[in-house]
Amino acid sequence: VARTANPLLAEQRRSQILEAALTCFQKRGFHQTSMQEICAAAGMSPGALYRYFPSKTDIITAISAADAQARCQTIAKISSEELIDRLVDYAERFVAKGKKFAPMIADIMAETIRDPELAIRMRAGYAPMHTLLVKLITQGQARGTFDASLEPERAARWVFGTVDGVTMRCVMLPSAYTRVMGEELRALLLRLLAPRGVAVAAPIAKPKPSRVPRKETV
Amino acid sequence: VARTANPLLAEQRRSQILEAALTCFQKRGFHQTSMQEICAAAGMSPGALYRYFPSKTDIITAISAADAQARCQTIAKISSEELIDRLVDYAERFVAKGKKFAPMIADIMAETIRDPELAIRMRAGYAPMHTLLVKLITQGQARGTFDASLEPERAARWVFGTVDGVTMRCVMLPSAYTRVMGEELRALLLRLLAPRGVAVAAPIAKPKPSRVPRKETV
DNA sequence: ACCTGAACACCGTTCAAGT
DNA sequence: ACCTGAACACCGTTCAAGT
Repeated sequence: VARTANPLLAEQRRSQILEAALTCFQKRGFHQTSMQEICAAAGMSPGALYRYFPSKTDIITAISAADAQARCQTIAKISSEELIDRLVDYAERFVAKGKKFAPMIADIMAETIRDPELAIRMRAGYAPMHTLLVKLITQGQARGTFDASLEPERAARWVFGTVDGVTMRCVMLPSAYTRVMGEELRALLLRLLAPRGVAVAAPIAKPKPSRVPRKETV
Repeated sequence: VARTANPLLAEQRRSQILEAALTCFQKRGFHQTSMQEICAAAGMSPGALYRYFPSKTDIITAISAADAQARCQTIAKISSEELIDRLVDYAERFVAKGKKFAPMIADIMAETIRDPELAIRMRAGYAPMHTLLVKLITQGQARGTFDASLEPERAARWVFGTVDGVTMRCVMLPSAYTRVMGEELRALLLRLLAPRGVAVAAPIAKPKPSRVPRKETV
C-alpha cells in the first residue's frame, strides 16, 4: 500500500519543509530549533511534517545532501586555472556567512561521525566532487600549472582537507586573521599544488577573482 | 557572601562532575546525554550538580578547556625535528579513537561558533599552542629542517588548519583511505614546511615514530 | 553550606480523530 | 490520502525543603 498517493504533492511538501527547516537552522542552530518552530515556518502540523520526514535528523541529512550537490555544481564547469581561485572564493564566502551557516555544518559533522549510515550517504555525496577535483588537478598537471609529480588522488584529498580545516578554524576562532584568510589559503594551496620551481613561500599578491554569484544552500 | 565555603570540596565536586560527563559524552555524545545520566554517573542530584556548573554548556566548555591544555602539553617539550612526527602521531591517535571522541569535538566546534564568549575562551586556550608552534617552526628554519622563507606565524596557522581538517575529514568519512592518512598527512606537512629543494612530492617512507604514550583528555 | 528530589516549562514524536 | 492537535515520555533547569 502506497504511503503517498500524490507524488507531486509529497515532493512539494518535502521542499516546503526543507526550506523552512534551513531558515530555522541557520537562525538558531540544529539542536536549538524545535520541531514546533519548523512546523510553524512550514505552515503545517507536527503530524503532517512527520509524514514526510520520520525524524529531525532526517531533515538535516536531506539538507546536507542538497548542499553537497550544490558545492559540486559550484566547481563543475571550471578549468584547472580557476581551481584555486574558486576554492578561495568558496572559503571566503563561507567565512563571510560565518555564524549563519557554520554551526549547522559542525552539527552535520557530529551527526555524520555518530551515524555510520549517514557517513555512507555523505561519502557518496562528496564522491563526484572528489572525482572532479582529481580531473582538474590532472588537467593542471598537463598544463604545467600544477606539480606533475603529485599523485592526483592524494592531492585532491589534501585540497579537501586544507580548505575545510582552514575555513572551519577561521569561523570558529575569528580574529584579525580572518581578513587575510583568503590570501593565506591561496598561498597554502599554491605551495601544495604549484610546481616546485615556482617560489610560493612569500605572501602572494591576491588577484581579484571574478566573483561568480551563486545560489548555494550552504 | 561566598557561594562555596569549602574550596577543596568544590574543586573535588567539579572534577567529579567533569569526569562523569566526559565518560557520558564519549559514550553517547553531548546532545544525546541527559543531565540525569551525568548526575547518576557523578553520584549526585541535579540540584547539587547545578551548584557547580550553571548549565550543560558550561560542562562541555570546561572539558574543552582542559583538552586544549592537554594538547599543548603534548607538544610542549619537543624539538623542531620531532614536530611533524608528533603531529602525525596526534592525528593517528585521534582517528583511532575515532567515533569515541570526534563527535564531541564537532559539538564543541558548533558551540564555539555559536557562542562568541566561548570562542574568546577557546582562542585563549589555543594561544599557547600557537606560540609553541611558531617557536618550533622558527627553530626548524634555523636548523634548515624547514623552509627559511616561510613566515612562521603563517606556517603555524597552516599546520593547525591542515592537521585539524585532514583528521576531521578522515574521522567523518572513514574509508580505505583511513589506513594511509598518517602517511599522507606527513607528506602534506613536509611539502608545506620543508625547504623547496627537498623532493617531497612522492610518497615518503614512514619512519616508525617513537610512540610517546600520553594521557590526553581527547 | 551543601544537598535532595519533586515540579516547571518544553522537547521530539505518536496517534486517534477529522476531512 | 492527507491533515490536525492533544497526549506521551522525557528533557534542562529551578527551588522549597531538609541536614
